This record gives sequence, C-alpha cells and structure tokens, in this order.
Amino acid sequence: MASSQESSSQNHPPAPAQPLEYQQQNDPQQAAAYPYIDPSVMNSQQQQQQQQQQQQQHPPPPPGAYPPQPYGYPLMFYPSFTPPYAQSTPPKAKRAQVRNACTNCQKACKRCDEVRPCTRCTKYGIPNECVDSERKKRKAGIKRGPYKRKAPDDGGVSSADGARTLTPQATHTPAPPQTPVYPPPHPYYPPPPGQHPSHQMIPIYGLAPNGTPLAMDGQPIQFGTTYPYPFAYMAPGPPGHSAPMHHGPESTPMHGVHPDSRRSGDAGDNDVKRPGDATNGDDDDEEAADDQAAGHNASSDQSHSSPINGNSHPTSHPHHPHQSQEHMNNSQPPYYPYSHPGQHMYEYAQHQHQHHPSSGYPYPPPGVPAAQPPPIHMQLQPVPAPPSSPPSSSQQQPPSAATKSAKKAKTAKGKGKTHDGDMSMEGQGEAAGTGDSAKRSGKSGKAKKMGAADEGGEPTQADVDADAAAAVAKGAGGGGVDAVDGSEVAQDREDDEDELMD
DNA sequence: CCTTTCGGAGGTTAAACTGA
DNA sequence: CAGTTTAACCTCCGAAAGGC
Ligand SMILES: [Zn+2]
Ligand SMILES: [Zn+2]
Repeated sequence: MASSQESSSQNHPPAPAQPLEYQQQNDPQQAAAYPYIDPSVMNSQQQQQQQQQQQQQHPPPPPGAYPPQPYGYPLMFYPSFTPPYAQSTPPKAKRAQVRNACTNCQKACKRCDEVRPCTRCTKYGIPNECVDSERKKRKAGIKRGPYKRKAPDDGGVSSADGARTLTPQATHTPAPPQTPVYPPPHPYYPPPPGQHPSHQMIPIYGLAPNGTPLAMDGQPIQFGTTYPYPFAYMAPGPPGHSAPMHHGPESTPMHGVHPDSRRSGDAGDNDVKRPGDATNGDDDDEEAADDQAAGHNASSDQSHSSPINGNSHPTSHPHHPHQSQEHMNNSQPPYYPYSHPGQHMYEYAQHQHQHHPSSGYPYPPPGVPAAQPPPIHMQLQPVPAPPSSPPSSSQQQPPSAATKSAKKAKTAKGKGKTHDGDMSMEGQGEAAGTGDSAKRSGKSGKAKKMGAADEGGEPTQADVDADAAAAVAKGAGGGGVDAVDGSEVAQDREDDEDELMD
C-alpha cells in the first residue's frame, strides 16, 4: 500500500469524489502528481509501522468481505458531515507526502518522491544531485504532562488528571437527541477494543449515480444528519492499489481529534492544556527567545504573526501558533533567523536564502516532453540530456541556482512584501547569505517560470531556454549543484547560525 | 502574465507516557 | 515492555504580492 498515503489517510477523510490530483493516483500516467509510493520503496520499518497502526486502529476485514469497489478508494465521512458531493466544494483528499524530500525539492518546497533520484530531479536532469535532505533528530528529553487516556465508553477522552476532552465526534456533532439513529450497515467491523461505537465505520460499497453512498445492500446511506456510525470503511482497492483500510478520526495520530481540529486548542476545547504546555516551557517565551535570537523584538513578530494564526483570525488554527513555536524551543539554537514566528523555519530559511530553486529549473528540460511523468517506480532512468540544452557536460542548473542570485539581489535591496519587519530581517538574511548567493551567482540570474505549474506544470519555452542558459552558465563552473546543493542547506544553516550568534 | 514569497494546512514518526 | 499519546519535525499547497 502506498506508504504515505496509507498512514496519512488516518488523518483525513478522503473525499468520495476524489479531487483530480488524487484521482490521478489511479492513473499510472499521472501517478506522479500525487505519487503512489511503491511499497517496495518504503523501508521495512515504515511498512511495519503502518501495518501496526492499521491494525491498532481497526482489524482488517476478512478477505473477500467486500465486493469489488467501483472506486478503488475509500469513502468515508465524519459524523454529521454533509456529504462532499452535496457540498459545493468537495473536500480534499489527503495529501500524500514523502518521508524525506530531496534537497532540491525541499528547497523548492515542491513535491518530491521516494525514489532517488526523485522525479523532479530526474526531470531536471540532475539526478545526481538528488540527495535526501537531512532530517533533524527529534529532541529527546522533553518532558510532557500526563497523557490523556481514552475512555472507551463515553467517546470522550479523559486525561489523567480527570480533565475531559471531547472526541471529534462530540466536538463536531451536536448530537441532537432526537436525531434518528441508524443501525450500522451490515456487515461492519466492530471497533477496536476500547473504541467508541461512534468510531465504527460503514462500509460504503459504492455510489449511486447521484453520488449518494450506498451500503452493501444497495440502499443509500443517510448523511446530513447525525449518524451514529459515520465512518465509511472502504474495502481494499483492487490488487495493486492502495486503498486505505481504515479511516476516521480515531485512526489519526492525533487520536480523538478531528483532522480539522488538530491544531491544539481547536475543537472548542481551548482550555484543554496540552501536556506539553505544562512542562514544555511557555510558547511565548520560546517565541520571544527565538525572536531575540533572530534579532527581532517580540512585538514586531507579533505584528506580523499571521493574521490567521495568532491574532485576528476568528477561527484561528490554534495549533499553528504552537507549531510555529515548536521551532523556537530555546533549548535549541535556531538554525535560521526566525523572522517569522511562524512555522516552517525550514522553508522559510529556504525562502530567505534560495528564492525557490524551483523557479530556476526548467521544467521539463528542453527537449523533454512535458507529458505525464511516468509512475514513480518507473522513473529511475534520468532524462537524457535535452538536445537543445547546451549543458551536455553538466546537468541543468537546479531550479534554485538560477533564480537565487537574481533574487537575492532584489531582496537584499529591501524589496519588501507585506511584512516589513520580516523583510528587513529577510534583507539581513540575504545579506548574510551573500556567501551562498555568491556561490550561486555566475549563473544566469534569469528567473524562470515554473511556479504554480510546478510539477505538473508545463514550462514555457522561455523557461526552458532560460534554464538552459542558466545551466550553461553554471555548467562552466563545473561543480554543479550537487556540490553546492548538497551542502547548501548546511551552509546556509551555518551562515544563519553565525548571524544569530552575533 | 509570470515569478516569487510565504502563510499555513496537513502528514509523519519518534519520544514520552502508561498500564500490565 | 508493548501499546498509546503527543508533539517535533517536515512536506508542500496555493494564494497573494510584486515585477516586467
Ligand atoms: Zn525531490
Ligand atoms: Zn531530487
């Protein structure tokens, strides 16, 4: 089964009507859009863990329990959820995510895949530069408060100290007393030990022409009212396909938290204190510390802190403030200037120093048809050097390189976007990052297009040409990105750290 | 129009806890 | 010590800003 998809599917209810991107997974030709992760690609540990998780959450249905699915993918619903097809905007399927993006993709903040060289690098003709990004080891020794334990009976979660938290169901379902109660379609699989009945899943055997989910008996499953057995339990997809075996809030790693409420403090229980809150040090403090490290003052950060996150957003995602702060643990020297109190210091750093490598990449390289990428497991062979592309000696410049220099110049100028404070910081960062940009300079500063289209995008000829040019420019230098790229991140980090030290 | 920026949603998984 | 819970760490989508 698709690794990331598998495990991640626990977090989010895939939509009955699969968004195009995700549907494409069924289409070998478009598999790369949302890569199907070949099990063979994932390491045994992954598989093991996934299996483990699956089994923890729900016992697999007996073989042949379900008739063949008209759709290879699961359909499930949260309680009281208006069926997606009844909504104007179908919910998004869960996003597939690789375990570890390659450095190029990471820098570009673009989708990578499990194979190496990754599809993207391959497409850009820089397979040899495709190396796994380094993953930071998780901090150990961080104390947490007592864990909440699930209360099997009431659908609630009780904390060790007696505090109670609502489960997703409780949170998202008003649970009107007079709401009709439907018996679970038969067959269904009993919830795992200790799991609340409301977590049971309904097998959906298909969809009526109008999109109504059908139970095994062919009868439409009622939605739109509180449904006691709201979760669809999708039968496994056809052989060779990765149909998640289970879904639903309970199966998410965030246990008992609706996917939409994962951000702590959401789900209406803002008062519930995370265990970490008690022991982990104050978020604000951390942020402040971070700010300091970043040469900021807290207030400015605050001001630019996302309107959604911190300040005005009515339905702010409380988790985000937290998420952002998690990067600011003062116990750990920041790698980057966190001019953004927000999360994604990684990406942010990238933005600061690299200006989206992606934009520097020709996509696909000249001469390479922009057609559908092959399925991942077939993407191992590097794209032959594009005919029109001069750099025969070296590969094309990675997306990053081309744009970086040009951009850096810009940014350094103080080109401000919306957040002045940030920008100023960014400016500093840029300045500091000069070394890097210098390294990258010498390449054409021409910015290329890729942006939105990105993975699936079709680069214009101009882009391609530009990239080619860039590649040439760079190619002369030899070295290639791999030298630069591989160490780029580390280098950047070092730079940043140095800055911070000051 | 195109590229870049970056806010932030969402996924993964290892460390902390917990109960047996 | 295995199972559970939590959050640290990470990916990358997609809208908005800015430049040409
Ligand atoms: Zn990649
Ligand atoms: Zn790669």
